[in-house]
Amino acid sequence: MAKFLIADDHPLFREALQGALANHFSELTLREAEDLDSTLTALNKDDDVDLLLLDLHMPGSGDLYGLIRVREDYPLLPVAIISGSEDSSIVAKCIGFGALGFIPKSLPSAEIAEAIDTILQGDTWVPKENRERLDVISDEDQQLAQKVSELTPQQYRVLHFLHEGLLNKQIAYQLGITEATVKAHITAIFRKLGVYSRTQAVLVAERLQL
Amino acid sequence: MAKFLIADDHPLFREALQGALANHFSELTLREAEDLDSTLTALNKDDDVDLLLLDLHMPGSGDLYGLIRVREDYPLLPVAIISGSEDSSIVAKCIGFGALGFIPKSLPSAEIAEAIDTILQGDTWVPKENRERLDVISDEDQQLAQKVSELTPQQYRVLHFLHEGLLNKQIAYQLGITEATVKAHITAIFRKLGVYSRTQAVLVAERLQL
DNA sequence: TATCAATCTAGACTATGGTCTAATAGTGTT
DNA sequence: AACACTATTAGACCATAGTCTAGATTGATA
Repeated sequence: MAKFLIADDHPLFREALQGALANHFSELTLREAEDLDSTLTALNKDDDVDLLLLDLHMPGSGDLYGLIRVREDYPLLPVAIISGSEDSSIVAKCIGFGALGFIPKSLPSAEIAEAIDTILQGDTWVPKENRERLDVISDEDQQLAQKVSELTPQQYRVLHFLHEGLLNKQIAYQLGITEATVKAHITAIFRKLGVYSRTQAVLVAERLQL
Repeated sequence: MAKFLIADDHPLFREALQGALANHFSELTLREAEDLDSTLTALNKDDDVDLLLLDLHMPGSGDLYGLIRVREDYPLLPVAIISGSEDSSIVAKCIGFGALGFIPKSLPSAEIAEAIDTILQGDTWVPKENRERLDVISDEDQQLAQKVSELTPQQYRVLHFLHEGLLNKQIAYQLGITEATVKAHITAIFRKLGVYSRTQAVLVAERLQL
């Protein structure tokens, strides 16, 4: 009796995935989440989820932040990344940051089931094309990811806009908060990342391809 | 009767290369330069140089800046990059920015001569290991490189320190100029790169791996 | 419910960043 | 030699970034 959590902002895709899984797994319980917040809430309520199927790109969270955050809070939970793209450097980053699998959305449902079987057994699974170039993540990147995982969601959003090159004023407008608050968040980000200027914070974000 | 220009900050290496070339090319004229400035000066005086052997890393110029700068001023001159490293992304960047060849310093002299023969015929030459992964440079990167080529050497140095995350005050100290001057350079850099903040300038530099 | 801890919020203040103007020095041109 | 052109320099001035302090809100816990 397996219990999965599907986290994807697209309802239609959640349905499709649900259908594909139902054909291959009998006795299956499914939970759903549509953004990072509801994913974390769901994981908090259900402590016996066997697998998280996590969309890389969800509203309100940068691409890798969701994974980093979940791994920080639930290090033992198997995570399979679901993604539209299959860029090999992204695949490597996901595995490096602790995902057990990387499943492109384009995969036929039979192969998806096969991949999930592999992951449930505790092995990693990535598309054939990416199997040869799983570059190792450096210790430094691991440490940076650890630091990024300590950011609150709002702080992460601010970092994201910093990385876009926006001014504090523009970030404030985007998030609907005052410039003073943005500055406070930025100071907190500096502390957590161990840097002392906006430029260096951006370089950290750039390095992790956040 | 060929005429080469060797640009490398290490006198011993210039000698060694000179020796290796003398054995394989009869009727050879050699010029030497030890930094980017003297390279440009030498090219300006001698307008009939057949090949520039350019060390990637020379004092007072970032790694790719020398190549970008020379290509801007002398687009028809064949350039062979000489380098200690042979990281494939660097090799690809050099070829993408118009170098005809990439010659690791570790290469035996017979192969160096062979590589130079290839380049003099107008073909590209890179080490065997790098031949398969010559990623294409995007149009955007080309345009950025074009913009970077418009920076003066001093402006480039300032950009380099910006990219390290230094404060204006620290950059001023490093370069032995006042903070006011650093700011003036930074404003000029923004204009040339088409950006409007230090963060965005850093992202451009990051993107070109300068 | 009371309480503690963490996050989010923001105002006041200081430091740093960035623009404008302009003088100086070097380079190539006529 | 006089000329225009550009890089480099820097001071005065204003805008943006960043720190410190502190109140408000939320969530977990006893």
